[in-house]
Order: sequence, then structure tokens, then C-alpha cells
Amino acid sequence: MNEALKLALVDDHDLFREGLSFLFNNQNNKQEIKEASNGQELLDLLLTWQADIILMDIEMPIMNGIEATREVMKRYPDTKIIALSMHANENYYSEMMVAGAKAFLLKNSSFEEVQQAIVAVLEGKNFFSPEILESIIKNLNRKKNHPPKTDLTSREIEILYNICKGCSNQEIAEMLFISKRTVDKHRENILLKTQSKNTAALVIFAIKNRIFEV
Amino acid sequence: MNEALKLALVDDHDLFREGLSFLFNNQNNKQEIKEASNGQELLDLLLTWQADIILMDIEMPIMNGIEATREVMKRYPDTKIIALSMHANENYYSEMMVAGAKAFLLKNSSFEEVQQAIVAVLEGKNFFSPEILESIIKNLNRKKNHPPKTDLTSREIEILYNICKGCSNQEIAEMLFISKRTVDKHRENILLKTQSKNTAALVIFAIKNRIFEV
DNA sequence: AAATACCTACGCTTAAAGCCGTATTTTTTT
DNA sequence: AAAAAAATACGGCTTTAAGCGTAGGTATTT
Repeated sequence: MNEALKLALVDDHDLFREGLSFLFNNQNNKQEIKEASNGQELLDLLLTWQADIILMDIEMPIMNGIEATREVMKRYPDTKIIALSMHANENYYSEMMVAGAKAFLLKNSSFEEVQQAIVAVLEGKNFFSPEILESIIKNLNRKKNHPPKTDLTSREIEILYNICKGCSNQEIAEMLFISKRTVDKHRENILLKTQSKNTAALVIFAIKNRIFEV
Repeated sequence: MNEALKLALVDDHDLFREGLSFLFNNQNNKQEIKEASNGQELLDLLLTWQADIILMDIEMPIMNGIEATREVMKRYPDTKIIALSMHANENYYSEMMVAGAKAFLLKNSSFEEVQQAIVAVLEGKNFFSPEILESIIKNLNRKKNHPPKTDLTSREIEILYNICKGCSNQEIAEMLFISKRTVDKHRENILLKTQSKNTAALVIFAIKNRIFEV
């Protein structure tokens, strides 16, 4: 005598929720489905109705899926959250899993995969889309093979950042309370380390390596 | 005695297609629905089955919605194409409309809006999501108020581009077969026009204005 | 025909950047 | 405790960039 499974669909795309809801309602399993269009709506909903499973989009207005997941896990630690994302973005799934999600599906998953994920998380397991698994494995290899990244010191990064802002060495020296000659030297070292030839190349390097945002 | 409406759903997200298909099948209207997961699959499908209406995603692998729309309009000009996009990206909808789409919906539209769009295009009208209309109107105002953009000449842009690549004025002069002094002067003019102070600021300007890609 | 905008070019000056050193103090690693 | 790395600082020297003015040739617009 199973009770009805309580399912929350959280996604800002009404059409997506509507379709998914339809798919669930046309199954044999007993289930109760409620919807929310962002993280805040979900939290409001959970105040009066405790979900067993939450299918959670990530990119949403007002409160995104990552924040919502953190908050739900804090308030209702037994809830099973399944992330549903458009893209196999590595930042997303690592953040979502850290936040407490138990499964991560891409939206191009089949409905069958969604059902498999639900079964899995109810059994206390994790579940990932095949694409996600592939992506995780690729990243593991990538990180092993390319650990060096930027070997600039924090001081050098600080100076490079100010160079990108358009400051001269003299100005940087004044704002950091060090000699201009020291900044000259740092700049020289940065050019060497980044294999850049001049300021223009430095700025490009900084942007590529996310030391400076445009 | 209406014949069944022939509807094609083109989207690379299986779950989305599945849900939408379900919504259509649970209506009273007679309709025949077929699916494709990208533009190429759609074209293959249309060889043996002519659709009346195509609900077309834009971002898809192999052949995207814009190319697919162009090709479908070339081969079957009477087909009504409704674009379904995740985002109200202005480039997308202008390109889709130029390609021949008759309606443009966001995926957070309701199913009711989808039905309204279908009715509209069957009557030979266009149909836009309210958000799209809003975005179009905003852009019209924006373009009226900010027509000047970058007033760099093509020569100046060429030189700025090479500065961003890390070339010195001397190098640029050699590669353009002009005097270094001329390049000096161009650089000076570019600094003035862009209100930049030095090379670093120039590079940032170039990137922001898409003169140079990182 | 005149005005405008652009590309071209030169001279001059100062400031900044780039390239070669060395060296001391502090912090981190081993 | 010793070694390595980082941050600090200074000197000389060369090249490049930046700021200023001027001006001829050309193409386009008025």
C-alpha cells in the first residue's frame, strides 16, 4: 500500500512543466504533482506541502536551482532533488551536487531516464545522464593532463588586473604603495611567464585566463 | 470536413518533444504529429510527409533551426513555421523571420499560446510571444537613440585589430606597407575616438566592440 | 567649386614599456 | 634548519607609445 509519490516540478518554462506534468499524469503510478516556476515559489510551496522528489531546473529567475537546492536540503534533508539542465555545463553539475542534488539529467533525456532517476534516488542512489558521465570522465582526464594552468603569483595577478584596467606602472605603484621599479619588474616577469610580447598580448592573456572580465 | 492537421515537432530535446507531443495528442482536434531531432532529420521526414505546421527549435546539432527554415521555405513555401526558442535573442528572431518563420514563441510560453500561434499562422498571420514583442519594441527605441556606435574607419579598425594581436606600430606599418608614422597617427586618432588612454584600454575597447575576439 | 572625411606622412618631446642586470627581506616549502 | 620562491627595490639602457602640431593627396559629398 504505497502512498502517492509527491513530485515537485520546478522550471521557469511553463510549456516544459506542462508537458512533463502530462507525461507523469498519464502513468499508472500513483503520484501527486505540484509545480513551481522558480526556487522561491518552490520554497513557498514546500511550507505547506512536503515533496518526496523535486525535479529542478537550474537557470531560473528570482532564485536559481542551485540556491534553491541548498535551501531545500537545509530545511528538508530527506528530499531527493533531481537536477534538470539544458547543458552539460561542468560548473552546474558540480555545484548542484555539492548543493545536495542526487541526480543530474539533461533536458534531452528521455522520459524513461527521468523515471529511472526517480527510482534510483528513492533507493538512495545517485543518477546521471550518460552525457554527464561522459563529460565528467573527460574533465577528469583533462585536469590530470593539464594541471599547470596560470602560474602567476597573486601579486602578479593583482598587477596584471590593474594593467588591464588601463593603469600605468606609475599609477599601479602608487595605488599599491610600492616603487614604480618594482611594478616594472613584476610586469617584466608577467610578460615572461605568459610568453607575451607587450601590453596588448598581456590583456588578451588576462581575459582568456579570466583574470580580467570585459 | 477538415483533414487532420499535419504537425512536425523539431527539437533536439527528446523530453521536450515528448511532452509537447503528449499535449497535442490529448486535444480534441484531429492532428497527425511527427518528430525530428534536428533540421536534417526534418528535411528527410518532409521528403515523404508534407507538414502543414512545423514547430521548430533554433539551437540544434547538425542543422540548426535557421538553416532548416530557409531550406524548408525553399522547397515547400506554403509550410507554416513556428519558431520555438529558449531565449528572446534578437539575432535569433530576426534571422528566423528573414528565413521565413511566421511565428516566434519562447519555450516559456503556455500551451495555449502555442495553439493561438497555430491558429494565427493558418490564417496567414504572424504571431509573437509577448516577451518577443516587448523585446522588439525595446530594440527599436534603443537603435533610434544610439545610432552612432563605433565611428572608427575601416582602416582604423584594421589597425586596432592588429594592435590587439600584439603587433607594434612598426610591424603594422610593414604589414600594411605604410609608414610607421602613419600608424602612429592612426593609433593616436583611435585613442582619441575611443577615449582610451593606452594600449590596454584600446584592447578592452576592441573586445567590447567585437573588433577583436578572444 | 568648396567642404568634408580619410589616409597618408613628418618632426619633435615626454612618458611608458621592455630588457638586462643585482640584491635584500619575507614567506613558503622541504 | 635549510632551501626555494615570492615580493620588494634600484640602476642603466633601448624601444615603443603617447601627445603635440602640421600638411599633401584623394575621394566623396554638398
